[in-house]
Amino acid sequence: MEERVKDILQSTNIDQPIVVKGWIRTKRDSKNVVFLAINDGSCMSNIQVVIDKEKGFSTELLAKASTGASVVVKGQLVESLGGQQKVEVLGEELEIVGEAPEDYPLQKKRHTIEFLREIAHLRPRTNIIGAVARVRSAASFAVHKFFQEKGFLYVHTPIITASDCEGAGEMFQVTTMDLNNVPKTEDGAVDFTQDFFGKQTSLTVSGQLSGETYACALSNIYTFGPTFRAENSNTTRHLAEFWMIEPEMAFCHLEGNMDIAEEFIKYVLKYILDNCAEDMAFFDSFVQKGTIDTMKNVIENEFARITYTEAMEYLEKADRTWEYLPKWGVDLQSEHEKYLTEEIFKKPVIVTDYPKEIKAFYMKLNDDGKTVRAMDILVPRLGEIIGGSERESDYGKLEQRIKDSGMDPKDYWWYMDLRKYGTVPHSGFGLGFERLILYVTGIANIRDVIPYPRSVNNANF
RNA sequence: UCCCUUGUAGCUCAGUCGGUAGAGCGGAUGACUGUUAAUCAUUAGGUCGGCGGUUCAAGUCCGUCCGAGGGAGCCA
Repeated sequence: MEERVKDILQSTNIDQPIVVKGWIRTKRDSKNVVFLAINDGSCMSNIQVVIDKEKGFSTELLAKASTGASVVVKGQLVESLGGQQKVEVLGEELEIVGEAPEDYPLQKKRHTIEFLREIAHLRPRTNIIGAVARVRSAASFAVHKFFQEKGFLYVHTPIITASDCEGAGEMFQVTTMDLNNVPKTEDGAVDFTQDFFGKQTSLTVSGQLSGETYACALSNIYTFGPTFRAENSNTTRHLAEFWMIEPEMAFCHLEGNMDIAEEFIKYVLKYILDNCAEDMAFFDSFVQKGTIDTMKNVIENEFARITYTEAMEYLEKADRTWEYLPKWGVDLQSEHEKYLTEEIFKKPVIVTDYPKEIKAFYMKLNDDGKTVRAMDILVPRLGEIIGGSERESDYGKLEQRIKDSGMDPKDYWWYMDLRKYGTVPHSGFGLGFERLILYVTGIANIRDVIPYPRSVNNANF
């Protein structure tokens, strides 16, 4: 019988034959026995393999069984004589599948997260990155489970886009042109008609606009895919390539949007607590003390909901000196978000109805003519984790907002058609998947919650 | 992009007033009651991030470039 370590550790098939396949985490050598801790990634715990030196294992073979080596062990599952595990494997056959020479970079001892980032191809073999991978996978599943259970359709919006002004940030250009010999028009501009698509194209910064078209036909949809921003930002919460979840709901106003967003976050957090208990316990004790309780509090309590104007009142009343003085009409700064989430409310805060000048053109204008139906969800430590809004569903108002933003309504003809034919109030939001993982795990840098981070000046591995 | 910090052995770091380089861990070798990041002993391992300057002498002081970390801005 051959099983994953996770199942073996739970097994009650004592004295039955068993096969373990995995990588050696540590070897403890004694006069008569050798202990191998084997991990296969199925869980954080290792299975202990006991090798009795009397049973004819050669010295050469045991010497090769070093930290990092891959092995197949055939033996018997037995109750452990040691105190720290219930079961262990009494080894009868040991096969070293792949040796790990002495320059194997991962020690038994703890490494800094920065060093692990330099060996991103080996870091999934560590406790912390293995745990991140499992949590990430579980969270992805929970995302789909939540929306599928609610009848949302998963829509694959394009990665390559010709919408040259989605308004969400700097874009990566996609081209097959020879950059050493770029075709030019008569007036010296780049001739994109000779490019692959016959026009200028980029990697998507958001699937929202395409998502809206499907929501305005299928009612409730969501996207979950890679997103690209070419911003020159160097922080612990930004990536050039990240994964974003963007639901879009027809016949849905801002209130319904907030309800779904809050329910969604709680659902995913609960799923992780319920299904990744061992990994979460690790994060709780070694990465950020108290993160499990923090998550439980998020799940059990309602998010605070305030308008931007109310937020400004809190900030203006605050007895403290600001680096950036809060002022109506100016966006919330990091220090403001931290104050609201960490000091005033001590939990996630949904801020709504921002001044139209600091928000995107597609957001629904309020009757006051000054604010839009936007909602950002801010969380302690990280700041914005969700950005969303009710969309402008009035053709004329949308046209005006596009013009006011200095853009040409003609470029958005298909987007405006949604308002021309059978328009409907609709809302949606975007959630940065890696930020959610940061939030749950308590890990400090976003580059450690994605397998191979892409950021300014870094596309290694 | 801006501000601050930082770069010394494979890893984590110490190195005083400028005077010829150190520890712990890891590795190797050996020992050892069934160990739990095992323990004990021995041992190898360095262009002190790169380049330039000051000085009799630079890991140490100055300039510059590169990398890393944190904060800010931009956002998810």
